[in-house]
Amino acid sequence: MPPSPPRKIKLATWNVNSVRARLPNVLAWLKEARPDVVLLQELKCVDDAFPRLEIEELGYNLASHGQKTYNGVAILSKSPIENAAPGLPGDDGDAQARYLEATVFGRLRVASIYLPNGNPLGSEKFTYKLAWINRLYAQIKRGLADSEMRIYGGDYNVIAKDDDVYDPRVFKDDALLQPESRARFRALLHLGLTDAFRAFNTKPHQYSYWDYQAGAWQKDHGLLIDFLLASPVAADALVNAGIDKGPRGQEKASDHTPVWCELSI
DNA sequence: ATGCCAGGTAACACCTGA
Repeated sequence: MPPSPPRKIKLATWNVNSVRARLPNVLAWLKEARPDVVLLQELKCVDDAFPRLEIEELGYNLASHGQKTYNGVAILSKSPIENAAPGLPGDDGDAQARYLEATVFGRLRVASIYLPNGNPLGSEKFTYKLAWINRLYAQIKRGLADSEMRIYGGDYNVIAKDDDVYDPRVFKDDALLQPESRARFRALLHLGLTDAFRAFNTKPHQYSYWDYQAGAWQKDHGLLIDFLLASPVAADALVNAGIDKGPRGQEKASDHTPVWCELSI
């Protein structure tokens, strides 16, 4: 079969903080922004409880890797979804649903990632975070070996640079800003990944998350912690990227807002 | 030093989040 002609697709990542609580917001944004592929995080429900009919009605196929109460990741696509694979190798005994990858549009391999928060410092949660990034590193390294077009998108829970937070001093003792977290995030990039948003937007202090508390949204006290990381072939296909702040200003908003990119694949 | 706000669960308090 001859290869199909190139087409432009829009891909986004969005931590929705409960897909059931956020369903009206998600449906409204899908209708307005019309992304072709969406990586969701923090579903906070099992697969059987995912509101799939409402999303399928908008023309999306769905693959989900859910969990009761916490975590949970999904991939929506206007194309068929092939070879969905939940979990990271080395997940043995780890019940936390934080990783799902699949092929969309017959030629783009995408992963929806919900990296552990890791707070507080000194706890098992921080150790788990670092170990989890190490497993992600191994997975990406294997993936990049075959020159496929790949996007690793999601909530990375790392403040990579001081310019990616309204005041780095506030996060001095936070797991998101620790040198160990940052070094591991940089190591992912050093495998050869391109930050899609930063390929088109170099201005400092652009955010994807604003806390619900203390008027953070109104004061623009945000963090940039959601990323679309592109393999070399996918980076070559990028035509644009941005952050859609609209959903964060809506009623009953998630504390994260979508980060998107367009690719000519 | 702590809570602020929000969601889920289970029970009307507590855990998690970042």
